[in-house]
Formats: sequence, C-alpha cells, structure tokens
Amino acid sequence: MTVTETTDTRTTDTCAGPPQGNRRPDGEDTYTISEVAALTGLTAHTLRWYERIGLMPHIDRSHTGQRRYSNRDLDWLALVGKLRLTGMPVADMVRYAELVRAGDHTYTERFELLKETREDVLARIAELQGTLAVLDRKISFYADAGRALASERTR
Amino acid sequence: MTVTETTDTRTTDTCAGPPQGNRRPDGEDTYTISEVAALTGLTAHTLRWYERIGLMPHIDRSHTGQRRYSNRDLDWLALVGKLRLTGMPVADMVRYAELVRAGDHTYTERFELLKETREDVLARIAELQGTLAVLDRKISFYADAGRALASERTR
DNA sequence: TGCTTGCCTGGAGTGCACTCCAGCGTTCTA
DNA sequence: TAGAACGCTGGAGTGCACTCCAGGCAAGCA
Repeated sequence: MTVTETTDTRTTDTCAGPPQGNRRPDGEDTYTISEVAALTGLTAHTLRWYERIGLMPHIDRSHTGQRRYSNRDLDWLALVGKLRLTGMPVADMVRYAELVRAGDHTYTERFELLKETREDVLARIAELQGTLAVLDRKISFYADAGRALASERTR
Repeated sequence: MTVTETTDTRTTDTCAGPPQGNRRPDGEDTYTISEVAALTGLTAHTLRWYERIGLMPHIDRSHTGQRRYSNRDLDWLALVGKLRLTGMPVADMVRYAELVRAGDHTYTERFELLKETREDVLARIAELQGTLAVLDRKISFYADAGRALASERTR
C-alpha cells in the first residue's frame, strides 16, 4: 500500500486527537473488554453490541475466546465517540465502518460521507449558537426581573 | 406580580428570535392544531403529546373542544424547539414549564436552570468543534490519499 | 477443591420521544 | 344534506440505542 501514514486500510482513519492516556505501546497493546470500557466510558455491553451490529471490526480473541482489543481498536472507538457526539445515527456509522472494511475503492465515498458529516456538524454548531443567543436573552431578562423583585420585596 | 414587561407569569419568557412569519396579529391569534403543526414543523400528534405530558400550558379550546393556539403558545413552542436542539431531555423541559406555571417565586430556580443549560450548550459546542477538527484532519487525509491513489494504484 | 471474578452468548427488556390507531364528533364545501 | 376533511381521546405501537439476564466456561487463589 502506498498511502503514507502509519496506518492500514482497515482503519486508515485513526487520528482522533490526543493519546487519551493509559495506552500501552504498540506491540503489547492488548486490552480486555473491561479495560476498554474503563478507557472509553462505554460499557462492556455496548462494546459487544457495537461489534454485533458491525460498528467494530472483528476483535481479536484470546485462546479462550475472550476479546483482546488493540490500540487501533481504541482509535476507532475514539472516532466513533466523536461521531456519536455529532448525533450521527449508529446506522450511518455502521455504513462508514463497512466502507472502511471494504477497502481502498471506497475512498471517495468515505470522503463524501465525511464532508457531509462536516456540514452537519457546522449546522449543529450554528443551531446551538442560535439557542445560546436565546438563552442569553432570557438569562439577562431573569437577572433584571430578579433585581426588580428583590427591590420590591424590601417593603 | 410586579415584574414589568408586557408578559405574564405563564410565559414571561417569550423571546425566541425572529417572528418566524405567518403569524396573525395579537388579538386575532387563534391557530388550529394543524396550523401550528405547519408553523412549527411538529406533528399534531406531538403537539397533543406535549400538552399531555405538561410541556405545554393548557391550550384554549373552541366551543366544540378543539384546540386554539395563541401567539404566546407559538412563542413557547419556539423556545421548546430551541431547547430541544440542545439535547435537553423533555423531562427537563417539563420541569422548566412547571416552574413557569408555578409563578414568580420560581424566578431564581428558572434562572439557575437556564444558566446550567447555557453551560451545557457551550460544552456541546466545544465538543462539536473538537469533532470538527477530527473531521477536518480526516478529510484532508482522504483528499491526499485520493490524490495518491489516483497517481499510483495500491494493493 | 471449591470459590470468586471476569468473560462469553443469544435473546429479552428498558427508556425516551414520539407515532399511530380506532372510534367517534364537528366543520366546511358543493 | 351529503361527504370529505379535520379534530378529539386513551391507549397501543415504533425505532433507536442501549442494557440486562440466564446459563455457562476459564483462570486465579486459599
């Protein structure tokens, strides 16, 4: 593969921000489900469920069949967490995961999907800023009203 | 009650932004449920449900028992819409509605609630901006990868 | 050796925010 | 005056994103 970066096709998309501590170095990066739960804030239930619905790649297993997560899996979960914050439905994230699994030929599709998501996020931010303006108006109204009531009550 | 302003205790909080068109002037402001549905984008089902759970004040009725919404009700719905955008749970909005109905002595409590909500909104915006940064990184990565793939074919 | 802890599975259950339904009454238009 | 369109109610149903459960295996330790 040629696309530079220290990644592979499966998760060519791991750049979800700061290291978020407690990671083990690559090579000895195996985490149990409860460790990942602690690291991500998700429950073990949710992690298994994500896998079941195809939002996670198939996770490595120990010789006894227990899940062993890698740093790459954590990266993916970090991305999923970010996308979840945008309100993206799980089904759409699954779609994205499928594209990633499908390989290089889905690059442009992924690219489009990311750009759409970006637009959605911008729109959400704008909405929230509108709401903030309303809240600020109300808050200053209540501040004034509070003062009015206070001075009145000093009868 | 003493707080000035051209409002009453029930909805002392109507300042949800621009007039949002199609309003009838105060005094002849009676809308049927389907008009309100069209104006707000909510369904008639949802409007009845909002009333049932206490998120709306009791709506005026025609002599035959049909709902007749007022401009004040539209204002309230506009606020609810804004709060909904922030992800505030309906139960919390109901709580706020109860405070509004309860009268002047809940001013400070409402004030606090609004300030908390404001903080939540700021936090949401910050989260979204973090997500935006991640998306931008990925998008530019995909843009580069796309170029690389175009010039050379990978495995 | 037994006990506790952690993890496994498929499937059922939960909570939220609607959304729809049946069966009926009222209003509007032709 | 008929028929469509609109509205009413209580209660049931839906879709999403988890969340829990029962029953069982495997590893560590006392």
